[in-house]
Amino acid sequence: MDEKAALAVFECLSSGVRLGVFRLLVKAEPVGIVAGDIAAALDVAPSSLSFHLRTMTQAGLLRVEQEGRFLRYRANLALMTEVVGFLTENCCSGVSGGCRDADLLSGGIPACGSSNPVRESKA
Amino acid sequence: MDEKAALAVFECLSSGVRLGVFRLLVKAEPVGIVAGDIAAALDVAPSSLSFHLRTMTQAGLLRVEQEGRFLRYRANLALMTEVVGFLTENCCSGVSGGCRDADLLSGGIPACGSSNPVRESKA
DNA sequence: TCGACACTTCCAAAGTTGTTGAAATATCGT
DNA sequence: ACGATATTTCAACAACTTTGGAAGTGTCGA
Repeated sequence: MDEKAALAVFECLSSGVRLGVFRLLVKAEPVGIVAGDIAAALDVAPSSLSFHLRTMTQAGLLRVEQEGRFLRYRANLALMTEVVGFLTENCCSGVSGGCRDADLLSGGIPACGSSNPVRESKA
Repeated sequence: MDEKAALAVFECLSSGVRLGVFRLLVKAEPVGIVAGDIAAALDVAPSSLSFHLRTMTQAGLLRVEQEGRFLRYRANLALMTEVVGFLTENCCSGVSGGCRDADLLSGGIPACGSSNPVRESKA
């Protein structure tokens, strides 16, 4: 992961429409959703949605597959793993004890029903 | 973490300057860096940097502390934990096996040479 | 082959963001 | 108190992003 790729991911997620698309597709894993249904769910004009889907696909955040007349989109969660790794690269310059939060970030994010985050005090 | 807060974080990291600031400050944890040194390290005009630092501080991504004439900035890595949690919320609709990537994201990110997994209860 | 459908591309208007330099504020050392 | 230093605020401007309608491409079913 290089800076340019990470920037593209953050640019994707910094629009309300695109963040909505990504969250919707994360929920819809591993099946995915076709473009028209995304447009309906988020109430976005088709041409506008198409613009956003293209941006996200180019950034690698979505994978797309043709199904007849439909295009089915799916979230690429693995890319988020890389992005977080990129952010925490070389963190704390090896100072012992300085990495408490980074450790939390790297090992403490439960998801998908196994458990849940939101633990912010440093105790 | 609500959508607005998450958007603010992604907006912060979607500018080259701000991403550079955050990565620099992640590396500089837990000491932090004063504004002038950030400007020098990244070769950004002071007024421009000030604009970005304010955006990031408002988003909660940075904490700032006055030291005489200087302002020392530090990264808030814990906020990233919340953001990743927000992204993977309700992922895969509980489909078994659908969460492979989200689990990877939540538990498989190496950082800082040590790992200290912390799994909490669901909310 | 045709018409209907799903989606994308093109274009111009509207809105948002980032940069700059100059002036303002606040703190320091003497 | 004064001048030097660190940083922020302000206003103007250029550059970029987002939007929606209309037209285009490709696929389906009869």
